[in-house]
Amino acid sequence: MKRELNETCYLFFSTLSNPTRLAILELLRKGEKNVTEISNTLNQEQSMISHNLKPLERCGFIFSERKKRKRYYSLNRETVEPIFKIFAYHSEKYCPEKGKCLTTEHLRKRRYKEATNPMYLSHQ
Amino acid sequence: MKRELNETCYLFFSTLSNPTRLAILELLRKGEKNVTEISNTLNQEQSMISHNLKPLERCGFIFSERKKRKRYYSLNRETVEPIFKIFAYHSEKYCPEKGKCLTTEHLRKRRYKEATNPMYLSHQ
DNA sequence: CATTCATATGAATAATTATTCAATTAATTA
DNA sequence: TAATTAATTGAATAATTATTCATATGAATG
Repeated sequence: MKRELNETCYLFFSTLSNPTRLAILELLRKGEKNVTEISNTLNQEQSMISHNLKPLERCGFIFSERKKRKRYYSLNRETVEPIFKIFAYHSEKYCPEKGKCLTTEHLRKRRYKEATNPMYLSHQ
Repeated sequence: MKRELNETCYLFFSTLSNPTRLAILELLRKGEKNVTEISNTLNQEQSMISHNLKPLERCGFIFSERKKRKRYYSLNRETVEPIFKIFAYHSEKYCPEKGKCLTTEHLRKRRYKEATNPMYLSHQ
């Protein structure tokens, strides 16, 4: 049981440690969107978006509902918002440079360079 | 600024999405430990532990203090505990099988098999 | 029921991240 | 200050994860 909870944590964090998925969550804060809309807004391949929606949904961070031909995804605000709140608090208090513990080489990381520009914590 | 917060979130989550680092956090809940103690307890190479302590400290999840020859690491309880609390809540409420959204193939993941057996959420 | 639109899936490849091993630094103490 | 203990670093390799492309599925509509 405890073991399971720990494995779940690992799954949660690995699901969230991806710029595309974080960008999806941020986008969904504005309201529900279908796959094509997400794909167009984030300017990423549709299949890539689908691949990334799956783990988000499996973890319960988003929900989905089919409407006619389209499938709409929406944010699980109840827990996702608090998750980002606590990280924002942590970041402000414990990361020296207001909101970043990042060193220069991290900011340069290739992996990040194409991710869109979400802003989880913009209104808090 | 918003961009920076987002990148910070990515750094936070990728730091937490690793079984060894999660195991270290769990171990440090019991109190501060030096590198050798962590290494022995988790039964992992000392250099691997060092490599993993670094990102945890850079993110402010742990602190360190040198005492004579040894360097002691301690948990940033103030924010780390609430982080796991919210995930525990989320997991109970939104992950069908009490504490796991995991499918069978995930439980089998190789990457997890050697990680020790921490239990973040055991007393909550 | 063939076509179109919308999304999902699988498998190959690309990219990232983890682990290991050897070497180095750093702080004590004999 | 040489030797010992403790921890870190770097670079090579191993392992994992992401992305892409082609194809498949599924639902609606002419």
